[in-house]
Amino acid sequence: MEQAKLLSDTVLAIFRANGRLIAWGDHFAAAQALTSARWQMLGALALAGEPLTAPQIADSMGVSRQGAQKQLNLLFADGLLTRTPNPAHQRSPLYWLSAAGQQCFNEVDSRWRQHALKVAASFAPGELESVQRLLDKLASLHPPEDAKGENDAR
Amino acid sequence: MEQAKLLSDTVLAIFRANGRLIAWGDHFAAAQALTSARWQMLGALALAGEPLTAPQIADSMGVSRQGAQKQLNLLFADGLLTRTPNPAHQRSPLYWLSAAGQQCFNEVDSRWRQHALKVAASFAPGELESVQRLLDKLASLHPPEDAKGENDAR
DNA sequence: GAACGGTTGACAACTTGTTGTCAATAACGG
DNA sequence: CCGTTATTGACAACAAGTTGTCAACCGTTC
Repeated sequence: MEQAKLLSDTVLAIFRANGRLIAWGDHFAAAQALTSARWQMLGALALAGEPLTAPQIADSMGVSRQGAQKQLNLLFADGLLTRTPNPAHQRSPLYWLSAAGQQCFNEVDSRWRQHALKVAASFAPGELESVQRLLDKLASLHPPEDAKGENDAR
Repeated sequence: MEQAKLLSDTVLAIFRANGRLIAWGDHFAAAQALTSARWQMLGALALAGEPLTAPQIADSMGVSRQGAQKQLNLLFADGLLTRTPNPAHQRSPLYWLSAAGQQCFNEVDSRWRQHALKVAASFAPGELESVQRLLDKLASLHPPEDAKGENDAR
């Protein structure tokens, strides 16, 4: 039974860390009038390096299509994204960072990298990699388990 | 800059694992008509081993007082919790598991322990502990940073 | 014992995410 | 070219959490 408690505690540690990081991210990104969610969304586009459609962004972030769309609409309304007609699909425009979005993201990302350097220095070299591996393995052992009948697969 | 990316990826791995575990937990707990949130709430009470007030439960779970209260009211309405008058505070009743709540939690917890044993066996002995330590350290390096002016400290 | 500040529950508004449904548009097979 | 199926955006409903505000209660202090 010791093993079970060990795993429970680990899961709770993940929940705790998740909550803390989101709360901290909200505060950190507030300087650029962003939230954690918007920061992540801009980051997904920046990382892709090219304009994407809403479903593509949703896939790359691992959230539902509708969830991504909601944020995209808000970010577009706030002028942080541009919508380009998609030659390959009339109803599905391509989203890309606007000038304001670029600047916004650059500022927060630059500050983040400074902070990350300091924080990462608190850990031994291979430590972060091995944690990533374990987390991904743990996640893979707990799949969404929709099996088959799903709509709108995620 | 490699270090910064390493940390970013770790944070994203935490977000991913968190999402996966919640989704999986919702499905797993559905057999007892629970959700992840309700399961955790019942677990917090069971772990405490004694009736608690709403703010105490909130503290122990690391969520806001109002957030815990919302779930407590729902769980009470569903008959999974009992409210006992609190001799020490007239307005703040003590919550405890009802018979139904006990049974509900026992069933899901028993199934969870079986599953956890199998999953924990996939990891080396010290691995889970070291991940917990890193996660908690990472969380502690990213405090809510309210500093002073906060209402309703969390 | 009246006045003060801190605690608590209730309520409302908001954020971020989910699922489900619908209609319009692609995409494809005959 | 037409019918069928899959994508896609919009919308609604919901879950879970946050913050803020208010009024009632508690404890302490003068």
